[in-house]
Amino acid sequence: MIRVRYAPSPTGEIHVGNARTALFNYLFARHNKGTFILRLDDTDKKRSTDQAIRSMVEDITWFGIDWDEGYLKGGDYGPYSQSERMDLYNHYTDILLKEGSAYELHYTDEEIKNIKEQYEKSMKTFSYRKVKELEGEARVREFKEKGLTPAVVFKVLEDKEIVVDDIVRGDVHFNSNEFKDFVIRRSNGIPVYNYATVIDDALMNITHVIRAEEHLSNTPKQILIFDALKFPHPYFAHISLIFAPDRTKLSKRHGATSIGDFRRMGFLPEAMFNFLALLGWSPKDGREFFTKEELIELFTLESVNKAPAIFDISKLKWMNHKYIVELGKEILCTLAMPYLKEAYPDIKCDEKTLLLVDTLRGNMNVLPDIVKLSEPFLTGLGFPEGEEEKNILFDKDSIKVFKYILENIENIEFKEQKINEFLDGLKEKLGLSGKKIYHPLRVALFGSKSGPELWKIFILLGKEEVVQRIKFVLEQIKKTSN
RNA sequence: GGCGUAGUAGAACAACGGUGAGUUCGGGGGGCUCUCAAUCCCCAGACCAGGGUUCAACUCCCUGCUACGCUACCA
Repeated sequence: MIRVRYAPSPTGEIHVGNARTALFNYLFARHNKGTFILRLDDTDKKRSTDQAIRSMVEDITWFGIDWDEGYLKGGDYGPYSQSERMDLYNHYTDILLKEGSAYELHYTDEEIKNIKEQYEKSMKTFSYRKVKELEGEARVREFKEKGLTPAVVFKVLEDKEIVVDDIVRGDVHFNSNEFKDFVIRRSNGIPVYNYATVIDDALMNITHVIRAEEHLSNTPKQILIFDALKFPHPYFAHISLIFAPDRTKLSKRHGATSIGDFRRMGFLPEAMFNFLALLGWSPKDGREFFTKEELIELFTLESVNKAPAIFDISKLKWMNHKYIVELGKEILCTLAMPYLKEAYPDIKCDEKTLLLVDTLRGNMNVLPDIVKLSEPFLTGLGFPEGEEEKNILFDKDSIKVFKYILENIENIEFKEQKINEFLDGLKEKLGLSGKKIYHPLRVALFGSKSGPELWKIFILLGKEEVVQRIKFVLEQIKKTSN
């Protein structure tokens, strides 16, 4: 039975990199009919807030990931928050201490800092081992008398070959001489991440650890702990990092980085899900659009790419656009509502709004685009400001078109086909190219020469409004010409 | 500094010890007797560098370069 986990530390919003890690874990679990566990790495109590936990759960749920076991769900391997597992960590720390795989260090945080500095100044390499050797019994006694707790340091075996058998990277070799002893429990009694995570993964029977590449270098240390405690170690899969277009780690200064950011910007979860799945992974056949079910079906860790993936927001927008176009109009309208309400508090998803949304969707990349696009329909239209638009309106031929329409509009039935037939007929009747007809009309009715198809604009506006806008434009032209 | 990982067009991916190095986004141009969009067609653009191994290397090996990560009583 395959068991994987996503273990965020709830110190802020979910970064897209973490979301992608969660996604790969999720896809892997579902593909293999395994169990997906949500665990909270909240040992850092100061930075982990209830608010952050809530928003994390909200975001990950919005994103489309659900879990079988863990936080809020429970299960046989709880508790699922590290902050509630201190007894467990202490238990195993005691074992390590007893077996001599770890030792206590009787120095305060301050003292260690000073010693490190001294080593640095004299160009010597610092190690806990050396400090320990100089510790002396007096110091231990004094430490105890003062009621201070020692830090616990893990003793790294010498000259040990460690191979991380990584599913995406193959065998990665390390030698234990490359690293020095390291702290596993701080003097404040709280275990260090690298240690707690090993205990948790072992106790929760995690079979595959799928996580970001930045953890690869720490993996040999973790393996040493697994071995010292005689835990079997899981398979590892280190997936590449997500970079910004400047090839550095995607961070706040690049703008939107968290799932919450993208949600607020009006991206659809399905698009996000699809897009992130394709960051560092691709199916054999090179397809780009997948439902969640298809991704579950196709996903394998073996086809995960080793190179860092670059987050290209323009591709995300393109993909989001595709998803918006495919959405049912009722759903699209509901999703767009919050943005529309900001500009028009009284708006509802009634027939008119549905038509509006349905008409404009083809020009939307993200949900809030609807606000700008619908302006000509909801707040009316003044005379265009732009030079290009003005030039189009002032064209002699344009005036001919406007006049002809005003004379004949009574006879047009406001249906797609009828309107198009009528507009098409104009070319012959007036001897004008399509451009000469469509451009001025769109400017007069919509304010710009590009936008939705004209027949849609006609229907959306209704006969009366079409007449009024054309009349208005004609008046303005007359005024300016005189 | 040590260790690790990666390096195919601007971006995401693909294939292959012998190719015309393929697909998608983006860029440029054109068709679709209106724009944007969609769609179709065309164009530009890539195997990080240097050595080896081999009849043959983008592909295997080594070195270098570059980027990133780890090297914390951060996670």
